[in-house]
Amino acid sequence: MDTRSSIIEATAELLARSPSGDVSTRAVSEAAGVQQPVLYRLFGDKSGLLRATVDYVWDQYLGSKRAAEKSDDPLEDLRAGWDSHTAFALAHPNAYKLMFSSALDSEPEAAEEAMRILREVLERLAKQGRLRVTPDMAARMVMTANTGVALALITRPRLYPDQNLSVMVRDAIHRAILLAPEGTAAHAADAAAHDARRAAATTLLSSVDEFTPQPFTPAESALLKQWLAQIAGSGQPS
Amino acid sequence: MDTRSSIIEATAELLARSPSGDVSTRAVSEAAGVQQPVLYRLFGDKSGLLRATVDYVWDQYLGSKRAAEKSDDPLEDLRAGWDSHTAFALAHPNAYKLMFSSALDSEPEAAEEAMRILREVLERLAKQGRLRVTPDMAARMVMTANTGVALALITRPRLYPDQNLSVMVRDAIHRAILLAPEGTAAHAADAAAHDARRAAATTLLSSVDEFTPQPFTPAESALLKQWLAQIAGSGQPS
DNA sequence: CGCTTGGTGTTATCGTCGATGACATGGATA
DNA sequence: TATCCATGTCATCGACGATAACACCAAGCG
Repeated sequence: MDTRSSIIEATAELLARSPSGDVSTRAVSEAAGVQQPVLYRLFGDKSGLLRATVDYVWDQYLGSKRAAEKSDDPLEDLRAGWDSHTAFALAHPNAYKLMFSSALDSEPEAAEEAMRILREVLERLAKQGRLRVTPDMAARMVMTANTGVALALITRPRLYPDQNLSVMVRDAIHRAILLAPEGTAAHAADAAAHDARRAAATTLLSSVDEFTPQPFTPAESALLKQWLAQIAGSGQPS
Repeated sequence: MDTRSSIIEATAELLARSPSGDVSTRAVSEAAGVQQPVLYRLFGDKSGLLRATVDYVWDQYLGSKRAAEKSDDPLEDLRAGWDSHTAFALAHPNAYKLMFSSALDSEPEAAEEAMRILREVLERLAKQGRLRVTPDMAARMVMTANTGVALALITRPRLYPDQNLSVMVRDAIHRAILLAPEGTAAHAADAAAHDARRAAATTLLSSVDEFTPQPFTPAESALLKQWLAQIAGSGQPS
């Protein structure tokens, strides 16, 4: 086993198990069975070690995901890319934080690769004339929103318990950068109906308590609100 | 001058000038003219000191912005809130990173207050029947996207040079959570809300049976429909 | 073969950091 | 006046990132 590789693997292991999201060079060198100066000769400094580790973890995850090849519809790839990004963040929160929250002094290659993959999908969409903004602008909008959602899910899971959040923000951004698909009228009608239901439930939910005179008992109100919330919160495909 | 206040001000000063975004307790105690243990007695630990400092900086910024009072259009307030959030991040990047990137073990009050202000505006919109999702969901969507944009602008300014990015993402999210404005904005809010309420009840009433999968038992459906009919048929203004 | 050279790893140590125990001081209170 | 608590200081600890100095060893070359 390559010394460099075993150090990186030890770092990845410790990082994944670290509650604080940090790792000491001493712990790494001990786990890898070497002395500290080895790390500094191979990686320059701690930041370099972490950067190499993040790239390693990212490559591993991406490799296991690359089985899902490019579909013929770039929109599908765009959605899959977003979901994959979010899933990686949840699967490797500490590595993800290092990747985007940037305690590192220089950007990991993984962050640039994520951006590259995203831009490539967007350029395919642009070639089909389905983008309403430049691929660059679209890439920035998608990437910033995606990292925002992912970091929130990671660092404040209690505040963001909703499983649909990522998909909702995803579709919000996608609708903003994409031209509306011309066909699929039936599908659009379905979505519109579903949307109207949720909007109606939301509207009612916010005003049930203010009916005057109040036609419901408190218990009735509570039950009604619970049902309305269920309708308002029901997930919706694009 | 209060010792606690002068320590916080010294910390804020050092934090603003710190290239790394970090501050040592030694530097703080020296700048404030006290010894280290004072910090630990007043703030518990370094995290507590930073949290107090973030709250202080945020309050200062918010105070200078509170001159812009609530307008009569909550949508204007929603946009202003987003822009204000982004502007704060750019004006106080280190404080902002502490606020949302969370090296802190517990959340600063400032982060919760930002969320509170946002939710309040969204609830005003919901009462006017202009939200297509629950205020909670809307708040999460707006907050995550906004922090994502702000963190990207702060930590990767070279990758995100576009000045329009924040506004583009802002409007993308707002379009996704808001109903398209139907008529003129001159409609009286109360009447519109009342109309919207009855219309919402009618809309829901006609589709309760068509939910797939059906989330309610037949008995629940029956009761829900009875209540909705009551709301839909109510003629009294609120 | 014997000598050099460069890659690899070790030992010992530095300066900084967050944190804390033990002690001093000074004013309010009983 | 005696007591007590709030406030602050001095001295120090253990963990950390980082580095200088040295040890080993196989490859290349006269």
